[in-house]
Amino acid sequence: MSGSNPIRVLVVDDDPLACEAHIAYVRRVPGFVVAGSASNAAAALKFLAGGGVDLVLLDMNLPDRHGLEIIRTMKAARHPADVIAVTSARELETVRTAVSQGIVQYLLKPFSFATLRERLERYASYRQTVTAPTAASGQAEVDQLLAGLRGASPAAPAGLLPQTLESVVNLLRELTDLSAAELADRLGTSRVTARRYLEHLVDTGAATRDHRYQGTGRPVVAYRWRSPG
Amino acid sequence: MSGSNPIRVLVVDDDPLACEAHIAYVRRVPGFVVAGSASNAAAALKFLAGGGVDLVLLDMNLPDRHGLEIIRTMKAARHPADVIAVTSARELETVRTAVSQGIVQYLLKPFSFATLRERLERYASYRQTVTAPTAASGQAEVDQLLAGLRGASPAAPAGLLPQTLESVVNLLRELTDLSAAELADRLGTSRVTARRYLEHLVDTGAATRDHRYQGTGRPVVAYRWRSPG
DNA sequence: TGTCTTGTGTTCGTTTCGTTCATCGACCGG
DNA sequence: CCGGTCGATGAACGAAACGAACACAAGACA
Repeated sequence: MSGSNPIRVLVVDDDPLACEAHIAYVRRVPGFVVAGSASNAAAALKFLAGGGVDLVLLDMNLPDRHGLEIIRTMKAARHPADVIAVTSARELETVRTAVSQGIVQYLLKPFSFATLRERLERYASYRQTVTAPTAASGQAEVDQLLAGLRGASPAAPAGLLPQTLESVVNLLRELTDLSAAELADRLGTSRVTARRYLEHLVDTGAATRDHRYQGTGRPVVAYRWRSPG
Repeated sequence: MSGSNPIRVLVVDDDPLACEAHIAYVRRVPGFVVAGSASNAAAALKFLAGGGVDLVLLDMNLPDRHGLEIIRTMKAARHPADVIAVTSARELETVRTAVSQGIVQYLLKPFSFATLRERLERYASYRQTVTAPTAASGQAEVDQLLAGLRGASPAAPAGLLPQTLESVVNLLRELTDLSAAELADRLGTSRVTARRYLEHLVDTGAATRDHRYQGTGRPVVAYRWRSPG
């Protein structure tokens, strides 16, 4: 553990804010150091050519070339660094191509620090096993290795279910201006529960509250996803 | 399901006996057809250039070139076929490189028909989801996709009985949407034990977790065998 | 100002979850 | 034949997540 070298990470993102955020995140995870950053494909490839990178946190949407192209170039050049794809693109086709090119993780933006840390730690564990000069004892060990690299997300809010929270986020993104009662209807839960999740999103700054006047009775509280980014 | 085209497989192995055996195996799995076979790297690449291949069952030890080289050449040429690495090489370094090049599975020789079938079925499920022109609803869906592709074989129990596990798998396949309590009832075990087996299946990517809101009280956790549609 | 109408916010009981720990049997060396 | 270790199990016990119910809030309208 303490004897192994830190994993050197290159952060690539064209949005300066996101780039800084990711750098700060990586710095907070023990065992990882930020080797550098780049805001476009050309700079990223140039930095990679200089060596000293073990892992790339790679945004797919870059101004000059698509992230998938960078991966292809890297692999063709036998560059040994692994790649975690970071993107807001939800097209499954992109996921498929990225997997086919050998990415070790696929992270959807925006993600929390907890999520990134968990993925980095998984990768560190995988890397430590796999770089040892030993042989696998059998199929089971190989399976375990790959499964550990690609496990599910134990994202942990408080008092609510992670999966339901994600459904709420998706609905909020899709339909702007959602009231607690409407969400309850679409979710199959009670209004109380729907409200709990929405308030959580407001608390964490992911959503905003608003009022909708409808001519009669008490106004409805409408929730909105905060800026598509 | 029935409307989708079969997945065309190229079998590559220099040992004629093993090659024939793998061909016979693939033929026995519904939804897959053998597009051709090759006994060396040159023949494999030539066949691939002709198109009509979705998946390559690729032995790593070939007389002319190493399997990893074939994968690199394929990916550099943007060949869309996916690769399942088949090898008797247990060096973890080879595993790591192969994963880095984007293989979808890593199978150690010799393997049983049941093992290959299970991996092929996982790949078919992954492929069906990923080739649909839809977008992922969130990180959880992406994670489940990757976990299902790379998960360990469910037949690798740790702290549980293979026999019981098989019963659980059968029940889960038969009845979609099973809760831990329901399984416990049908199995004659306690809820705790039933839950242990179901969680194991989720860990290995063979099943997925879902929540069922039932009008009152805490929602129940519903488990599903993967590939619902 | 008072009333009506609609929706909000919170309390509290209900149902299920997830975990801990003792138990029971199987296997094993002596 | 006996004591010991190990592996799988389930009873029991907080804690978690939900929704029915209810009191109150906020606007419209007279």
